Amino acid sequence: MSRRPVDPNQSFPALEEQILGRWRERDVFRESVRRRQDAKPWVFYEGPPTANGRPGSHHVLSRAFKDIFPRFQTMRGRLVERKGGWDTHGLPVEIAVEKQLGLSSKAEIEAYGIAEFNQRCRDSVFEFLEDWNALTERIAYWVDLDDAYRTLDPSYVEQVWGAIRQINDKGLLYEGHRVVPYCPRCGTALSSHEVAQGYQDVVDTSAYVRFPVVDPGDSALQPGDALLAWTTTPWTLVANAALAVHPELEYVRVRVTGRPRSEAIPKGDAAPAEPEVVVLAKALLDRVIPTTKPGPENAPVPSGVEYEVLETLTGAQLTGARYTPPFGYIAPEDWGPRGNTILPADFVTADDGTGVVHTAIAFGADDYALGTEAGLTIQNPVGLDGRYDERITDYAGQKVKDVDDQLVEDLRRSGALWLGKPYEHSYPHCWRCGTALLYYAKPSWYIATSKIRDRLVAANEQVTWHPEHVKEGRFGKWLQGNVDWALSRERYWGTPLPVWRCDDEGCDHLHCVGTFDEIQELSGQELPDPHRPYVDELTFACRQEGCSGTMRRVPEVIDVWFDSGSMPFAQRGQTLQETQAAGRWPADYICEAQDQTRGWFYSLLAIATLLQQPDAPDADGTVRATPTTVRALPATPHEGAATAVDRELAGVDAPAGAERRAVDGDTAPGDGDGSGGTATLTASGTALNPTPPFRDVVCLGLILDEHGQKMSKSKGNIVVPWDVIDRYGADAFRWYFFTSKQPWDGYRFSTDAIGEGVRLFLRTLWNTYGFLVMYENAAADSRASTADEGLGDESPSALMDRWIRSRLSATTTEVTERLEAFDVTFAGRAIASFVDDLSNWYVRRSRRRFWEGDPAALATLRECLLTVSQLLAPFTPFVADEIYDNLDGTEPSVHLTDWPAAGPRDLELEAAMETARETVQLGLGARGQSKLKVRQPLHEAVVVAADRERVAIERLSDIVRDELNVHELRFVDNADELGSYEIKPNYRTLGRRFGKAMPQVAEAVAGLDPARAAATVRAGGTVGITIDGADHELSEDDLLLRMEPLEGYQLEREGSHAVALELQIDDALRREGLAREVVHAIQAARKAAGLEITDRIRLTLDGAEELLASAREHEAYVTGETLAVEVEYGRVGAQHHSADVEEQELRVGVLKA
RNA sequence: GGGCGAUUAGCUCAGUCGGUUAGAGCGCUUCUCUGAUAAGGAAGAGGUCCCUGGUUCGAAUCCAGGAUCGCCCA
Repeated sequence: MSRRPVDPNQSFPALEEQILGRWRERDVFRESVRRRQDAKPWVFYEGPPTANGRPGSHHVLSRAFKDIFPRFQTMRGRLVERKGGWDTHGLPVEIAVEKQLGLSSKAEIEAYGIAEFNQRCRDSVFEFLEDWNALTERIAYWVDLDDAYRTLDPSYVEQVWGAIRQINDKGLLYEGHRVVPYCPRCGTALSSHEVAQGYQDVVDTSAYVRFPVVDPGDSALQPGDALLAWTTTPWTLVANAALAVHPELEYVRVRVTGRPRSEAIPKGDAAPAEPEVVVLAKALLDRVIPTTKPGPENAPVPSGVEYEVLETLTGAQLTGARYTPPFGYIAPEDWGPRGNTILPADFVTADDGTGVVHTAIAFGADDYALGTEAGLTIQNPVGLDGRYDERITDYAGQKVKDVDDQLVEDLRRSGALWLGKPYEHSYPHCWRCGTALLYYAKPSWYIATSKIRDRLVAANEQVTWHPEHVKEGRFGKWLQGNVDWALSRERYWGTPLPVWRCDDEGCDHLHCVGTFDEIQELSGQELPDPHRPYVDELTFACRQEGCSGTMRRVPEVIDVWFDSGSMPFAQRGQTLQETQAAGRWPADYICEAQDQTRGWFYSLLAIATLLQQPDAPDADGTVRATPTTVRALPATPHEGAATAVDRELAGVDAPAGAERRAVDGDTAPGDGDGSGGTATLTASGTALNPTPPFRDVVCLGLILDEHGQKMSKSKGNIVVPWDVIDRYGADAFRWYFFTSKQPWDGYRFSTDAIGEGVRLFLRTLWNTYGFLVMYENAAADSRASTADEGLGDESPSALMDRWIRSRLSATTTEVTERLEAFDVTFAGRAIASFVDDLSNWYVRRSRRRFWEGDPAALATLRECLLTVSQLLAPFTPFVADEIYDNLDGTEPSVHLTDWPAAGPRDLELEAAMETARETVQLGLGARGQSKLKVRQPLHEAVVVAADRERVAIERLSDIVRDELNVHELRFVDNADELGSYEIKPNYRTLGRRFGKAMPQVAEAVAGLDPARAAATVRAGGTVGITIDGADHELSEDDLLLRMEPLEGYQLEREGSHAVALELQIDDALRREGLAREVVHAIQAARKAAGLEITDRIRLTLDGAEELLASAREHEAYVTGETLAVEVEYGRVGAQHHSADVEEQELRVGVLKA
């Protein structure tokens, strides 16, 4: 048997390229799945990336983690299908294409043509597909890319439609009017996920504005009192509909003399100068009207203003008063009966502003909710283009954000302005185009997820998160605060919302289509492509009785997160139920970065939970749940109209009668937690907890650069994955991610950090493997002996073999358990620790046996490396496969083998070795202190150890003697001859027993005679102490013994365990030491002569007489060590090697024999 | 502003149930071993365990508040 020679300087990247070729040739990935065809599936879902950008290092991270567990489970015997996937729709794609085409508005896109535009989008989403595929293969992420799902495929889109239809048939789809973050440039609402990416610090003009009371109504206000309200969006003042106060907050009526100076509007005082009465929250008085000294940073500057508090009122005493709005563009009566009055609202706080909140119901979520609750009529003077309409006569056609300052100036002129000042804050902007977002009430399509909030929470309960805290923390909290899913986007490149609306205004019938067949049947037309604009062309006659309208598709497409959240079934072209029946749902494992918490992790969970809801009894595709039917119902502040809808929806699921009342009871307004309106479905008979779509999820952290900065293109601190791969290889890249730290903590990443891992682990492993191959090839005889030979033997070599096998078993068990628990870090570190033991203890201690071709040693090392190659296969698939292939090769790849089972362990031997190694460590420490080289043999080492320790060290005494280079090991039971004991109290046992009295115990222990106390407890006796007059007995466990060294001995100690060296060297020892020096010199000469390790030599020695004499005396040793077939003294040839041994000269001649 | 997480040696990270003198690797200094190894071993230098307060006989560890950093949200 001959193995491929191993190059110690093997380039890993080059090796990996070779192995990739082998995998392709042997079709290893496919074969690994094929072989498990009949096995129980272990389900993995690939969260689809978009391929319209180049993959980066963070993608290597997630792909490494997506790879490792499927590989492991495949070896464990499971069928792990790995279907790749691509996310292909969405606004980012559109924006990129818009830039390419130089388009900047929706009107321009439509002029360009939706068909052509979408074609461009379709082309662009696979622009970097080749890069992705190449990187994926190169880092050994085994995933089926040939059969990858794509969210734009008709079969995929159809299943997304099916899911929406199912959700509709459960009564959970509705069209709502709600305030959404809206980009006037892109012309669409943004999801919270998108908004989050666009916060920027900006300076806006903020204004404190007077709202003079004209009719106090039932309130305690006086006509002419001016409420002060604060806004950072003056452009919304033109649409002021009401003022909001908290009913329980304290407000004050204040008589003010003098005027604050306005920083933003420096054109003069904001007149009039007479004393006036203003009203605001008591708690904010000092910040809004500071009179004496400058207030906190954001407070207006005082300018001789003085005030007198006339009266303190609660918010409730203010409500009902009617006031004059600052602008007259919209008549108060247009808002309805409660327009331009003071309304109570729980969301008002005294944290900032004035405690009186200007409410523009079309431009804020709280505002809208309040408006709905108060029955105000919506008036929205701002168009979808972000410009005022003709109602705002002076500013019609202007962009709202542009006229903030002019509006404030108008207020100053009219006397309504109390104070204007610049205000710096973080405000959301469109994450792609940078336009400031408007919060804007508009119709939009929603899924009533807040209604199933408790079911989402229950599903999450069954998920195991890694790290654990995400479950109750970030993700759990997010579910608790669930709001309805804003599903629609008024865009082009996405899955079209499959809802058709009757164009007869009086009818307004809505139908949700669930399949392509259905729409083709209804319309009698072919659907060539489910995307816009083709799908928009399919229309059909309204089915409503007496209606002659035409059903046309609504213009919206859907949120891309709904696409990706549908992947468990849509990727298979099946419904969720079919997928479940096929055993491919739920997933055993998914993995993405933490930023997916509210992205993919949520969309998967939400869709799965939604689809497990029961159908409404009369489900026929009609969209019934529209907010138009429920407008007058009250709502809680934070969820606005959606909550009102929920109440209506609750009736759909609840069968009838009593249970329905129960649901209504649950949703009574004002139940205080801000989530009222969430009806639990357990009330409607679906008591079983929903199944979550994934069982285990690993949540990866972010990759930071070496300075802890987030990597970004703009900072230029991106680590390009190919650089790492070309330099260190994919195994090293993966190994770094797996073992350097817990993956969710994030990485401080640099190319150098990876190099360290290579040197410490991969190189060590590689050298150990190379070592084995070298000696296997060198051993002349074929090895018939089995690895089991000598087991049970107490010889040092048998003990070493048994020890490393036991360690191997321990490692196998540990790695298996950790990987089953999704803990890569400690699994990897266990392997690293084993490889370290293997290389730096087993191999080092067994070198001579390898040299001699000991079959047991070769077999043991081979077995260890083979098992390591299997354990390592999921981590570093290349090097693992190379080792396996060369050492065994029975299967075409290590990745086709079954996961190794752990062998027996010998715990006693493992512990004994531990002790022996500690003893060696102590002895070497003593050596170091003594300044005597280890090459110089010594007579004796004295080891202080008793009982088990002594037995352990004795058992392995050959090893200890050899490591310390001493002739004898002498044991002493106690330290009397070497040092004295020190005793200390064991806080762990005594602390529990004595508690508060512990300091006295410590004192009492310190007062004991250490030698006698130690002797007593070691003999199994007890020692008495007296605390507060009470006697207590201390046993061996209660005292910790420590060695104190005695003068004159070279001693190292650790706990109760010590090693002393006898330092006297007689002539015989000295000559023995010199003989070793001579051997050392000869070996150096051999190496210098470039001889192979197996070459025999003719040896000649000359030089100092003492050295030659020492060599003569130990000639058998010298020639044996150096493979000399003959040796001659006193003469060397011209070709010789000179060495200096303790300042004496030695000349060495070596000739190949 | 809120939520979540982090903070331990120059750097990267461990640290179990609260327990004696807080560890490892890298890097640095000195020594040492070696016919697999750019490796190994020993010693040394290097610590306000982010800060403050609390609980406790005892806190890196538990609690509260704060600081800084990161992420998510507003």
